[in-house]
Amino acid sequence: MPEGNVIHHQARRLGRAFRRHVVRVDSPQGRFAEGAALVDGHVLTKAEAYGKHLFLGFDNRLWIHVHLGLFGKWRFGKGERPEPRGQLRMRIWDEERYAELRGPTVCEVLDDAAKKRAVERIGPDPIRTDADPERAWVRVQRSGAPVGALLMNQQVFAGVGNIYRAEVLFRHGISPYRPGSEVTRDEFDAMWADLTVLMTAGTKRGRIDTVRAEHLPEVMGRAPREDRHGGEVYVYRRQGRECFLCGTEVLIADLQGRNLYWCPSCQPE
DNA sequence: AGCTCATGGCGAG
DNA sequence: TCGCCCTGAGCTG
Repeated sequence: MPEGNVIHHQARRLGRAFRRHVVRVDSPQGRFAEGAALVDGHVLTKAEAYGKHLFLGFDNRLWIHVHLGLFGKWRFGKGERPEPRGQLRMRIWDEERYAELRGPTVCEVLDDAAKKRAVERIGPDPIRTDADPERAWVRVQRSGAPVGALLMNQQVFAGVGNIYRAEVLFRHGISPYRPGSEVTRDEFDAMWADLTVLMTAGTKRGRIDTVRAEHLPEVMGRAPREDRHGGEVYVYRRQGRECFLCGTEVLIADLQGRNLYWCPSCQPE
């Protein structure tokens, strides 16, 4: 159940494992059988992520496009691949390693042109060094939608999910309900730079940490244990508990069908 | 065994 | 804005 940092992490892992290798691909469950047959036995040439989308390139100019959605999962292993258990949408393997994919929203094969179109539909991704934050700024600045909604819009901030949304707004003292048009250029630039740092760190560490070093003693002392997502955060899933910085109760609300967490005192409207 | 919930996103209306 | 799709973990009983 990943945000963009995890997808980038997985892309690197798949690339390290299989790039320049002839790989086998199949679909024990059957739902990806036709797609798997198109790339089975080819050399994997590239593994990359744009936001939450993963692309695996092959030497016949075809791509596997994967989107995990809320439930999708990769499992990696070394050695002989195990007997398929449960719903296994896709397997990739060579003589040394295997990777298993379960529960994705999207798992399909695209040709070059379709892959390019798919990438064009995805907004700038703070983790990618080739991202153009200007595209995001234009959207934010022209929108009356709450910035808490814009941060979840993958055409504006690709790869940002519910945790990074809550945390970056807290770190910048911005109410999730502030309209995009009322976010200043300086605030936008600071948030974008912050997302780049936080999400890139999250890619390397494989978990999400958003607490500044100077607040860590306080947070570590008071947080009973890490949440299920791993890592230390200020407000995500801390509804009903005291804000680490000011003691005000952290609130939860529904914003477009997703849980939103914020401190009304540190992030005033 | 059955229910609820989760870091997502799409299409219908 | 709503309902629906995908799966598994962590409860309850």
